[in-house]
Amino acid sequence: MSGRWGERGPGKRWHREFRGGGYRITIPRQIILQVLDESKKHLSAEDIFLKVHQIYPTIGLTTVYRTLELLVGMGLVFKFDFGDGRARYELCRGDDSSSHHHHLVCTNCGRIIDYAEFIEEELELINKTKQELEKKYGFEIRNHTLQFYGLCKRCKAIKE
Amino acid sequence: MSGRWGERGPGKRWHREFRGGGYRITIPRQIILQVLDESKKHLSAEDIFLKVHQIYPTIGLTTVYRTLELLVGMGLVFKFDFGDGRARYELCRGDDSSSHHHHLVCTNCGRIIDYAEFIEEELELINKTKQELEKKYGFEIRNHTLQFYGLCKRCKAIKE
DNA sequence: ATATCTGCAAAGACTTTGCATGAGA
DNA sequence: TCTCATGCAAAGTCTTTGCAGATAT
Repeated sequence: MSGRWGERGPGKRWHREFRGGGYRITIPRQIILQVLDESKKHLSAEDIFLKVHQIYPTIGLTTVYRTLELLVGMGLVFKFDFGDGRARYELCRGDDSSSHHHHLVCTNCGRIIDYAEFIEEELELINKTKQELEKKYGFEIRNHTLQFYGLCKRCKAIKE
Repeated sequence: MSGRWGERGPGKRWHREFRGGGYRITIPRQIILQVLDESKKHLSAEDIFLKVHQIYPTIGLTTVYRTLELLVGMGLVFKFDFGDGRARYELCRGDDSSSHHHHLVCTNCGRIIDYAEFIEEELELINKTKQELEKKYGFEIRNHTLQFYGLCKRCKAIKE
């Protein structure tokens, strides 16, 4: 892996963010971040737990939850809800439009497609909206989600 | 109340949709729709249950959940998730931009603000995106959500 | 040294399911 | 009449909490 989170470069960047917050850099945390970095997809806590478990079997599910909560709170990880009762997590890879994407959720089978169409235009509108909302409501907006719901190709075909 | 769901007009419109689907028009269902119609806000299942309970005390929470599932499936109700572990429900009031709105969620206290800034522009972009995604992925898109997360005025002040 | 972190087990919160009874068409 | 819907209780899922032992700095 080679992004913001990779092993290479001038030390792991998140180390600084951890230290600044008074958080310790522990093996479970390193492995959880590694798993998030290696997987481009919206993983559930259990998905992450299973992958982490393969690397370091003594790490428990509780630690996964607690670490994710921490990372979400620090703004390093996004938490999504696709309506199936379990949260999904994804590493933030910066604000540039190249990494920006959203989700298309099949309400029938749960399939999720990442998309990034019209991201430039979207970011423009989002930024405008964001500024307006910050001014109007005094909110400090940190992120946003945009999701489309419907039937995927396969489910649509079955229903017809 | 006077909208699409009101008592007035040429009969309750949703009756037709129910009959068409082979669903029965029962007292619990009528009351749940009434409660949704009278409240403009994203209610949790329990919120709805409590209001329904005041009108007709024998209706149970299970029925509320089952009815909401039905209504969401029929596309008459939106289900939202604001990240606090409980789903919220809101009556669909048509696709016109006058009723279209989104949510601003405080990740600290859970406060939710409805907003409708730049809705016209948004719908334009959404429609364009929607068409592109339907063509590209074969999805039949039925709706979308756009949510901003951050700190509300009060929480921002406290944290400073 | 010492405050933070972890794993386990148990608890908690929300939602769904099984089943006999009741009700709409 | 004959399905479909309801209510209760129980079960199911995902997530959080309490606590003693382990760990990072």
